[in-house]
Amino acid sequence: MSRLFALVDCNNFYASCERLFDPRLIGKPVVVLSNNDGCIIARSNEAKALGVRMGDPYFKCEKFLQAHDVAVFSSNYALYGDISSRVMALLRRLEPAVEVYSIDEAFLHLSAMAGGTLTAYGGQLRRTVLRWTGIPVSIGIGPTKTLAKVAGRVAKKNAALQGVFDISGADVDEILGRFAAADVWGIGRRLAERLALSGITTALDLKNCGDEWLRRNLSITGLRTAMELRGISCISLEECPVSRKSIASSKSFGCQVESLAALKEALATYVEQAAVRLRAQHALANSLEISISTNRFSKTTVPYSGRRVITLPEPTASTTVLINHALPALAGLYQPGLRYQKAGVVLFGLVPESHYQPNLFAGQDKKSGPLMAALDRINGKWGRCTIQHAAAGLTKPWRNRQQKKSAAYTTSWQELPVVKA
DNA sequence: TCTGGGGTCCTAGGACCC
DNA sequence: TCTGGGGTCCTAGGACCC
Repeated sequence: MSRLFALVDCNNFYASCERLFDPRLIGKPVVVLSNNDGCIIARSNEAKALGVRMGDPYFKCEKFLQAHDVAVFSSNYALYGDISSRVMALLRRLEPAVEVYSIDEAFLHLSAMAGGTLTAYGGQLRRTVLRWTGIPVSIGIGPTKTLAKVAGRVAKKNAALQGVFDISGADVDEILGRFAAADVWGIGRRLAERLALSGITTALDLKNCGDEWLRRNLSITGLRTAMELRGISCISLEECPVSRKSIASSKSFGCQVESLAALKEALATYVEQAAVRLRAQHALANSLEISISTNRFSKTTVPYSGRRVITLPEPTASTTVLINHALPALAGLYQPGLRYQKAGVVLFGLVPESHYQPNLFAGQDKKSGPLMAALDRINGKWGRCTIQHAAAGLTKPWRNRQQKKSAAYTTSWQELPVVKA
């Protein structure tokens, strides 16, 4: 009995989450915007049917959306993250081997059953997730992760399949022959262009490419993708979440920023946010990279982006230490007279707290551990900005826009939905 | 006026070492 | 004329994912 992969993919996840707490939106077009209300990053089926495209800048289609009575939301990650963990917890209850692949996708192992019953099982899984969490999902089943992804897409595109498709019980070549190479998992825009130049346009073409050619032109990852299309599993199920190798925090500003002082406040704020996640992972950072940039789309201003890597004298998880290294370096990147649009920080060279080897020559920082722990506890209990470093500023006029955000229905006592008042 | 954010992996090339 | 060879580590850049 061979093992199969199933991909469980939440349909239009963010839009579905918004609908959960506002049933008036059922049957209506819904879109969700990226941070800073910049681009469209999720669309309900009705919005897709109107021709609203993924990634379109909001300001360019705002009028169109209004004219078609589309419900528009800022992204509400507290809500989506919480609904995601409910879906994933349910899957773990139903199946022993689950890999949470992203906020809205999970891979499972299924054992092959005699013809047909696997599809029936998928249907049952789908109905259970819908009934327990309110989230509609599609399920693709195949002998490799890449084929399960193909199957999932087929399931989503063909209403007749009712959300489940098992490619292992189908004519694989016939399906791959009608599946664009550009839509294969692992083939992005650049590789798709490169493939097209060689006449490779379908997943079947890709599957049938010579190994040597694939290795040379698409690197080892491209060869692996082709092998997976042939039904040879190269990418296994990762059940244990691996700890992060880097932690980033970067955001566009809600308005143009010109002064070094404002940039410093923003950067200090992002360092704080990254450091909280660093400590949650019980890790220390050896290095950080800071960056600032102007609006890359602007035709009227000079494009500028600067980044600088800072190696710390010893690994740390202290917000104070990180800010103290980040801010002086920022002055070196800052060029007066420009209108900045974005700043960010990446913490990397992460090591587990428990593996820390103190540097003989660096001053040991004994107080910051308990101080940061207290800070995280207080902010965890009373809200993210209850206590913060003064360097992060108070008014934060550069903070990004989120004008259409729904309530944190499931994660904040103040924002619980009222059923009957 | 207004165009997201947070990750991973692979490769090529240079530095360095013996 | 003619200037080793092989290994490792690091980094920047490019590609991908959701």
